[in-house]
Amino acid sequence: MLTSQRKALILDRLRWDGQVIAKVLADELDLSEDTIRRDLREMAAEKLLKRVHGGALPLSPELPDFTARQTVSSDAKRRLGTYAAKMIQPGQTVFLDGGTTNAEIARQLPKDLAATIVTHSPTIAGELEHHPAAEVILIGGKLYKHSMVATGAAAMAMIASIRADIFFLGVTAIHPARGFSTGDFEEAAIKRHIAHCSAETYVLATGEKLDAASPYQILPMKDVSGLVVPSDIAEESLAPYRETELALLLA
Amino acid sequence: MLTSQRKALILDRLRWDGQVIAKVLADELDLSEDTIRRDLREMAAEKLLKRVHGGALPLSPELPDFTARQTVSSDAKRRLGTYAAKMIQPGQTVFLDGGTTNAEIARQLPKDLAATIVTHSPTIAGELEHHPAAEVILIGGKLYKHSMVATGAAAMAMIASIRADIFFLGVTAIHPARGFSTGDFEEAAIKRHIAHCSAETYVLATGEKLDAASPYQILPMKDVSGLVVPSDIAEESLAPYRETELALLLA
DNA sequence: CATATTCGTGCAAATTCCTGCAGGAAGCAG
DNA sequence: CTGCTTCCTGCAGGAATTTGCACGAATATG
Repeated sequence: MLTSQRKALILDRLRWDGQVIAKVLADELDLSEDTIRRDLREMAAEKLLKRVHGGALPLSPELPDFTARQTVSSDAKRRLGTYAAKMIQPGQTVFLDGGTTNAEIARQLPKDLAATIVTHSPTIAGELEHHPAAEVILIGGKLYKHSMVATGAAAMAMIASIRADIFFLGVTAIHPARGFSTGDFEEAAIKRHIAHCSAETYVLATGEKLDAASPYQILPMKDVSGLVVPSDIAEESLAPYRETELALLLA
Repeated sequence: MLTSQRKALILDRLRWDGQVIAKVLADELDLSEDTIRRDLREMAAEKLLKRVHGGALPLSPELPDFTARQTVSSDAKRRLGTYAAKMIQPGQTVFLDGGTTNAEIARQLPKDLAATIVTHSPTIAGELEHHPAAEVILIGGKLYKHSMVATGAAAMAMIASIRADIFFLGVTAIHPARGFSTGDFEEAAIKRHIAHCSAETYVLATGEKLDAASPYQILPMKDVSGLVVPSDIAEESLAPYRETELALLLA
């Protein structure tokens, strides 16, 4: 194992577990504690972590609960969310994909809107706790931790039994030629499946997602009904999309 | 547990509960009281808290606001959660019912525990986001807002395909003669269904739930394997339960 | 005032840390 | 290929930190 691999692993571990213990890691990687300690010392000097007796901690320890909860959404995302929420008519069935942008839709939803919201994200379902008028259908399955959505055969089957009027698809990248894409194969498959089970598909995207491509295509441009982008986006970056069939909506 | 983590935990606890008791903390973290006392002394020297006989208090007694208060678990609930988390063995499949007490189990689960956690509560699924070793299966269905759990035929069907080793059942009331009960018919039905699909069923209960009854029975006393209650509960209130078959576990 | 906790200090054992050093692998020039 | 340098790693041993325990003092409680 290379030093830099080890250091990357340490950072990863810090991010997920919130701690690294020298002895444990040495044991696990079958290295002497000294080596680990050396790594930790160096990384502390590079301000990548905080060295403490026995191991190391992340620099900005994400305090449990309260700091994590108050996720601040950018102004652009909130505007996208508000716009999308207004697209939803009473009585409609809406499928909300996972992701922070779609969470913003849930948050901006009028409290008295009587619509059916389907989602495979427990996070988004949680946002809808205090929307008494909304009927929420939760899609079950094996939870894919990275993006916190239910996946797998069970999820696919449950999705197949639902036909939504609108699907708000979350993507990581949009490219005029390569369509809508994301970083995980399984995730791409399930998103595609949802789109096929829905009458219309819309994508909300902040500027930095445009003209980028991720490894796995979800859908080509033509399979998406509309793209919602912040209104303050540069006109020239939109030009390639004006030539496609999809509707460009400015929020 | 690293020293600085302990200190962070103490600060956190102070902020949310408004107090820290040396003995309780020592018990909970499985450390000597001396160690805790030392921490408190050092932190008092750093002006991070106010040392008092028996424990410590925050420097500026800012009372926690209401919304915060609700997410705070009482000391008793946290102890119940910790106890239950320790009952779970690596490799087991555990079904976690909804409710704040069961959320505490999820929160207290060791980050590196490789177990399968099944739940029909999006809230609890959310708590497990940063438990990389745990496999989380989310049960889908129509979301019942009052208690935030998936219900209905879809949920029932998905549950039927799973056989858990342990089911931690959440209830609103426990009565020696009338068994375990809750306030909603549909909820009672689904909880009963889960219990029947699990090898063992355990209930975690704080004192105020004992000797109370809600309209809809979930299970009679004899169908539950064990009842976990806080250890500081009055012995006479436990007497009626000692005569039943279920195991009484003191957390 | 009597009793039970809780506190603080000194101390010993265990753990963790750091420094210096040596062996081995990789790269490179001659 | 040889010799040199550089980097990484493990190890020894002395320093520093942490932890639990014992015992007498201080503090709460009734």
